[in-house]
Amino acid sequence: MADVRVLLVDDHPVVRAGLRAMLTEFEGISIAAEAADGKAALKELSRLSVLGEGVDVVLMDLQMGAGMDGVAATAAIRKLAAPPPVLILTTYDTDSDILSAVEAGASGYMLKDAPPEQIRQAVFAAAAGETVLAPRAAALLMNRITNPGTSLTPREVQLLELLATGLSNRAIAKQVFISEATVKTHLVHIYGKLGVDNRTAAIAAATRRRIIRPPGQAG
Amino acid sequence: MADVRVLLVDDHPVVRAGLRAMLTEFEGISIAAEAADGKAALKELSRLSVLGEGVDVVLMDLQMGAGMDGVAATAAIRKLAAPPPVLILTTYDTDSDILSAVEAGASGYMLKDAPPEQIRQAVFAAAAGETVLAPRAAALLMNRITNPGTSLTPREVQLLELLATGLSNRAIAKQVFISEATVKTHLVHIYGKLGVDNRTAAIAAATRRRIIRPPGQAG
DNA sequence: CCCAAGGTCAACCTTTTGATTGACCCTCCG
DNA sequence: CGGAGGGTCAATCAAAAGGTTGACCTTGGG
Repeated sequence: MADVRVLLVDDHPVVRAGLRAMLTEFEGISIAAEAADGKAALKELSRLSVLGEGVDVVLMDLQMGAGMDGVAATAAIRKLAAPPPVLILTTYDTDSDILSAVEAGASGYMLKDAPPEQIRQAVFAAAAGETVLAPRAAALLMNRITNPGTSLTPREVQLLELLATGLSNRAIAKQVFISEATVKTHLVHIYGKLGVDNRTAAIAAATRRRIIRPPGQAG
Repeated sequence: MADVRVLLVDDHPVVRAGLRAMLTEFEGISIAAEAADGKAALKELSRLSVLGEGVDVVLMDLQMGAGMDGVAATAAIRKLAAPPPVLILTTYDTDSDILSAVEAGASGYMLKDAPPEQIRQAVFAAAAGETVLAPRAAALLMNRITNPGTSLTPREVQLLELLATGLSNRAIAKQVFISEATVKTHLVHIYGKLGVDNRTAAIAAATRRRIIRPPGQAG
């Protein structure tokens, strides 16, 4: 049987080199190409496709400094004609990382600090069309199904974003044309759902779970 | 001339593999040993020293999940009899990271997403006793000298970091063993220097200016 | 059709923050 | 030696945020 052909997508040259070295040592895996961000990954896929050289698995990092990030790239790849499975290989295992990856159509979620043998198995599993999840990812998805009521509404996320810019309750109220009382009501709900009791903790929690972008970030 | 002997310190197997692969491809560089955290790095240094095998450069990550972190390890290495230069190679370039690394005695600060050629040059420069800084690190230190009045003190940055985790004034006070009154004093100074008038705005401003890392980011 | 859920608002009270002033102690440096 | 800057603390007042209760309106799905 031919090698499993992998496309590496990671913005860190160092990490790409590490994965390349690690994977090529395994029997049955070869690196088809590498890309530093989502746009480059799509370009590589189409380039390889016209050459008739398929890609069996895309190994994708989620956090990428510049260019299209991992979630957007995964979604874009899933819209291709014959999309290869996308296996997320990233550093963090926060709720929102996992959820947005799964929602974008990833067929697996692994952590970079997993033992090489586990990464090898995950690549083969993904290539075979199976779903492979890190323990925390699996647990999170189970939990989502058993008790779904804890997610923030769009309105709450909107206020959270304004909160993170440093606005006072009054300023937020003016911004979205509601009363300060309503802002407080929303905030109380938000604190409850996030399990915190003040605005800075809410920002920290929401940022960690990637519900919102870090304060002062473009977007 | 003999190879530059490098000690890799990073908690990530993938990253270590990447650096090993990348550096050994270069003429004149060889890997003396690897370590997954600060304690292991010190052990490796003493082990190599009794074998009479010197280390010319320590390549050190700052963020390491468990064990002694990069700053503490750097400080510990600088206290050795004949300390090798420590070149920081990390993911983040916030003021706080850069300053604490430099204060700990690092002789260089590079980012992991730097091109391989730059990393190679940095290793040789550090081995030759030179100081090598990423652009943002250099700019920060220059700025320190040209206008010192407007910059935050280390203490203020420390409180800012705790602030960003969502702690109350009282909780911050307990954390650093000072009174709540002193925390307030510091915060007033911080607000003045950042040009804001509340804690959430301070977090947003400090994050935007990269004085601190985004809330909830691994450190 | 009705109810659940989301969004809106008010009144009230407690706690936390923010602002000001003034003070004491260090250390570094001219 | 003497000041400047940094760190520490207290007291006080004003402002903002946090928590609770209850209410009204709209909309979508059982």
